[in-house]
Amino acid sequence: MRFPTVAYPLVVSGFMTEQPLPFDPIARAAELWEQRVGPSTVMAAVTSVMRVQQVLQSAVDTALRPHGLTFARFEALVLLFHSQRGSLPMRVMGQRLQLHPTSVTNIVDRLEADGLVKRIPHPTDRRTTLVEITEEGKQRRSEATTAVTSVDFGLRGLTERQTVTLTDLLAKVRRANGDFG
Amino acid sequence: MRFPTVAYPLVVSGFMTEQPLPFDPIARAAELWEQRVGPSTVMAAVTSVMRVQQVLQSAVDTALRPHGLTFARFEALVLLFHSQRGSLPMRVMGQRLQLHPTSVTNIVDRLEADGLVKRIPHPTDRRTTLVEITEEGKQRRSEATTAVTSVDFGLRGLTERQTVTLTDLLAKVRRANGDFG
DNA sequence: GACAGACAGTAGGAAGTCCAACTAAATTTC
DNA sequence: GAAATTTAGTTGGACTTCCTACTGTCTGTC
Repeated sequence: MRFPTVAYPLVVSGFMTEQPLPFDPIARAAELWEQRVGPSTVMAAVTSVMRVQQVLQSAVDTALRPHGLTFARFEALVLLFHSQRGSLPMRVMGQRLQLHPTSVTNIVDRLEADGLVKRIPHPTDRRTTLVEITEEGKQRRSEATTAVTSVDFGLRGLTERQTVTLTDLLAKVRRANGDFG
Repeated sequence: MRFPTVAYPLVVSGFMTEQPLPFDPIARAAELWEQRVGPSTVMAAVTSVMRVQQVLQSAVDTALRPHGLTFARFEALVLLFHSQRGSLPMRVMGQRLQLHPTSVTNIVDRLEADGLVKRIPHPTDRRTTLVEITEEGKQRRSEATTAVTSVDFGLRGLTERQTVTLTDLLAKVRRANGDFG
C-alpha cells in the first residue's frame, strides 16, 4: 500500500480521524500540566512515544494486512529468517523480540496455522520447541518486507540524521530500563 | 514460569525478563537488515519506538495499578480534570486522546464503574453524552498523578534537554502523519 | 539414584485496541 | 417539510498483550 505524496488519507494513523486537530493535543496537555501540576517535559515525552507508537503500529499493520501479517508476526518471521539455521527456540524468540512467553506462543500459533513456520522438537532438550521458518514463510517474508520498506512515510518528516538521533535517544531509554546492556 | 520479584526490578519493562540481553537486539536486527535487505535506519527507529512504548506503558501502568488505573484511564481522567467545566463529550475525548470511539466507550465504562466519572446527557444535543469527573475522580487523579510523576525513571537515561529533543522529533513525526496541524 | 527447584512452553482469563454494523438524533438537501 | 446524509455512541467480535497457574522436563544436591 503506497501512499501518494499528495493528499491521500489525511491521517494514516489509528482509525483515521475525520480531521486532524488544529493544535497539538500533547503540547496543550503539557501546558496545562505545567500550569497545574508541575514540570511537564517527561510527561510530554512519554505521551509522545505512546502516540507515535500508535501511528507507526497502524501504518505498518495497514501495509502488512494484505499479506496476512501483523508487525509482531512479521518481526518473528524476519528473526527466524535471519537466524543461522532458520529455526530458534521459542524462549530465544521471546528474548530477542522482548515478548512474554505467552505472546510468543500466540504468534507462533498463528504463523503455524498459516503454514509460515512449523514447530519441531529440540533434538536433545525435550522441554524446548524449535520454531522453523518454512519455504512459504520465506516467500511471505520477502513480499512483506517490500511492503514494510515502502512504509517509510511512517517516519517522513524526519531527516536521515534525525531518524538516527531518535533511535539513539530511545536506545538510551531502553538501556536505562534494562532492555539490554 | 515464575519471575523473581526483586525489591527493585532490574527490568521495569514488559514482563520482567530474567536478565537483559548483553547486546541491543534492535541494533543487531538492524545490522542484519542492512546486510540482507537494505538501509535500516527507518526500521530501527520504528522498532525502537515500539519497544520504548512497551517499556513506558508497563512502567506507568505498574505505578498506577495500586490506584486502580491504567495509563489510558489516567489520561482520560486528567483530560476531564483540566477541562473548563470538568466535563467533555465523548467524541471530544476521543479526539484529544486520539482514541477510537469504542475505546472511549470502554474507558468511560470502567471509570464510571469505579465512580470516577459519570455520564450525563448533553443539554441540547441528545445524541451527545457528556462525561463528567466526580469528586472521587478528582481525588483519584490527584493520588495517581503523584504516582505517575514519580515514574520519571521511565525516561531516566535522558537529560532534560534530550527529553525535549525526543518530544520534538516525535512531534515532527506526528505532524507529518496528520496527527495535528 | 531421589528429589527439590529451575526452566520451557501452554491454557485460561483480563484488559485494551480496532473494525463492522447498528440505533438514535441532528443536519443538509431538495 | 420529507428524505437522505452525517454524526454520536454502543454492541459484538477479532486480535494482541500480559498475568496466573499448570504440565512436563532437566539439573544440581544430598
